[in-house]
Amino acid sequence: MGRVSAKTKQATRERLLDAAALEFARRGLERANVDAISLAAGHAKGTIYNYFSSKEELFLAVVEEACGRATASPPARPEAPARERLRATLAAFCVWAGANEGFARVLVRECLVGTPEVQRRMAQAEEPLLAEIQMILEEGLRRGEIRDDVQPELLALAIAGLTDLALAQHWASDGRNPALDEIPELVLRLLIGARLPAESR
Amino acid sequence: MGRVSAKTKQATRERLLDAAALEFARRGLERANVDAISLAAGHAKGTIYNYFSSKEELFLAVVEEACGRATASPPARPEAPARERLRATLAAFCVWAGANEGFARVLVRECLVGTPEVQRRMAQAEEPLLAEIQMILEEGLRRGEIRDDVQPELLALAIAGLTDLALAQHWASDGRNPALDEIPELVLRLLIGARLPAESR
Amino acid sequence: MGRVSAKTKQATRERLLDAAALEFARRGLERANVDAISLAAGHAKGTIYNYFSSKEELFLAVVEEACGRATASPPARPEAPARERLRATLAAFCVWAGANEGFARVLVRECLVGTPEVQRRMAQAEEPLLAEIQMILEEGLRRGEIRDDVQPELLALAIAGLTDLALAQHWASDGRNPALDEIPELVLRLLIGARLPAESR
Amino acid sequence: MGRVSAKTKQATRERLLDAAALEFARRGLERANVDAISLAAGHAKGTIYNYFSSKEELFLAVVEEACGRATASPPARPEAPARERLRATLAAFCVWAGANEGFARVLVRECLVGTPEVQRRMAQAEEPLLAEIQMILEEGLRRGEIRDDVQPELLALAIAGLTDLALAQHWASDGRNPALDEIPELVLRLLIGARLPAESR
DNA sequence: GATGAATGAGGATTCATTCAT
DNA sequence: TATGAATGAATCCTCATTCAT
Repeated sequence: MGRVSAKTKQATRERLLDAAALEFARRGLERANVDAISLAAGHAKGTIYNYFSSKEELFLAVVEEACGRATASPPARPEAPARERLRATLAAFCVWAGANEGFARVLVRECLVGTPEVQRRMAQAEEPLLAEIQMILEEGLRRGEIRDDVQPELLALAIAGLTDLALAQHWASDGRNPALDEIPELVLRLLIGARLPAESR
Repeated sequence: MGRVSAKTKQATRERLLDAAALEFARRGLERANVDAISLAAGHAKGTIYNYFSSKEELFLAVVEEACGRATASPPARPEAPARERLRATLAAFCVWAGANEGFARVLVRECLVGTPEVQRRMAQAEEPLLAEIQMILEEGLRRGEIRDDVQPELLALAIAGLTDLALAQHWASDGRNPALDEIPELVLRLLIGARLPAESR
Repeated sequence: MGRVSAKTKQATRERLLDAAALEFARRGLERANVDAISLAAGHAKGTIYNYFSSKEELFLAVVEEACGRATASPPARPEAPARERLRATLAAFCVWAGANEGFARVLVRECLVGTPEVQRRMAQAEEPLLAEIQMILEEGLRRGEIRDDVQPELLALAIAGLTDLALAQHWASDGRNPALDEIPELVLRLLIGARLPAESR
Repeated sequence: MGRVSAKTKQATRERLLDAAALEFARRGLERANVDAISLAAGHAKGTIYNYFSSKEELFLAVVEEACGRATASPPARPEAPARERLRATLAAFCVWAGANEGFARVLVRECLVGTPEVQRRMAQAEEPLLAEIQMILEEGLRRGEIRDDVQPELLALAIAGLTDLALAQHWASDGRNPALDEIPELVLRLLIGARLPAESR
């Protein structure tokens, strides 16, 4: 099996990440079983360790991958009003979270109670999402579209946090209250204010 | 030890619950160590099993206890401005959380990421706090002191939720960022707006 | 099984040490199987870890115990000539080594290729034997019974080392050349010189 | 890679043996890592198995090679005093050991603690050295330069053995204690006695 | 009731070896 | 021939739980 193309290796890595995401989502970081992940990915027990140096490292790789995918498709329209761009970003995140419920919940849990090391790495992984929100806020602030009584950094944190909470409510209420696609508007109304008439279209 | 008074048993039970709350708060259900809990409570490992049938039962008992203790004593001054009353209510909650870190952390964490069953119990526990916030909001709304673009029920949820998040950040940052007594103002500025000049004193 | 007398615990510890010595002697530090040791001692797999924090620690405990036993019976007669006392000490060591062949060889191996940490601890464990030899040499030196062209510390090392080598030869030659009880005299003749006429009796 | 000249194969084999000798010397048979050996030799893990059927076979091949390389070139001056000739012989051996650390350490270690089978082979390997020492001793004895209270054969064994031990100490102490070039004098002082004034120059 | 020694299932990790490329 | 990804047996260690004292 030596001398395999980079493509093949990449494929293996992705199969492992997919299987890991599922297992972590279903059972959490602690309860997840490394062997089960390998097996679910169609590989032998030890293969994981050719790609990740430990279970924790694998978990973090999954988190990074997940966050990367969540932010991956920049919802374009850089010239659109800040509020609209925020909505698109949050909507993309919610769509991803909806498709990866279990995993998203594990992510939040480890942010709150993971090992300090894991927490730090987790924060790094969520950084891109946070950074994007903050960037949009800062541009909006410059154009006078966004409230200026709170620092963009803090506001970004609040937006991300409230979104997480809304998602938790969504899942706790069996997806009914709030619905997934109501969340972005909900969060923005609470923290940014109502949509301006001019913005609607 | 033969006959032990009900009082003594109750005291032992409480010492165990306190120690367990702290351990669960710091390390989560999975990572928590039964032995460490006993030791912290000043008892031997086996004693736990005289009071709780398993680690998970102990966890649920801690949750239960946290719920019971969380009920805030309403901080009076019904005629004060709504924003000020909200601040007092949140401050009281934060003070309690600071003094009962173990229980508070378990409570907050489980609200955010608990299993559905536990989450429902948590929601009940926070209900009194939520109800009080909502009542203040409704009165403020009637007097025109509070924003009217969001339903009081929703706003109350957001306030409680952001407070929980802020507490989580507080603990995760070793109590520095944010400090406990900054939290109420932080949350209110984000969701209610700046303190009005007239309010300050 | 709680509340067991210190005696019972001591007995368990000794059963574990005995089983461990045998396993280490037979298979070496690396190949030795912790579970097998517990089982051989009549205990369950995990019991070892109630007494020793790791396999390596267990090994070192065995080494210490072995060295302790080898030096344990101080061959008395503090007023006897130094050479005679040395002979008694070496004889005691050889008797022990003869009864623990495999283990003695493992001990030497780990001294040579063990982890640095193990090597250091091993040296500490052998220290008592070395110290005793050195002490006898220093007393003999004061009385003018021992050569003074080499430092006692160095001479002690050489005596212990040559004894080890002689044991190795003994084992390699199926116990014939040299015989176990010839070794002390052999080593002393080489490094201290012939028995004085006055000493013989 | 298709056809490879016998010369190239031989070179690869030797690189592997060199790397293996060092790794086995440093960490012992059990702890030695096949992957590390390949890498140190500049090859991939699998290559080892094109030359040796298993880790143990590789170890035996290293032992074999060490035996072959250990033959000392007799350092002349047959008319010099016996003690000086011994010193030259030991010095030559130590120089070789310093320049072939890997092989020398394996050789010395296996002489001291190898399995009986391996030990016998090792003994053969050191035979030339031993023979030379014994010959010098016998000549010196005839000339009255060497102690006559011990048989030359036994004395030769002790000299070689103590040299091996000193080398082991040398390597274990990172080459400081004793230094390589102090060893011959050290061994001779212990077993032959001090250098005579007439000898020094 | 309290204790803490004993238990043993469970799981992460290592690494010599194989073999498709 | 050389490679190195894949394999999976082997094993150390943890820790919730039991129960004799």
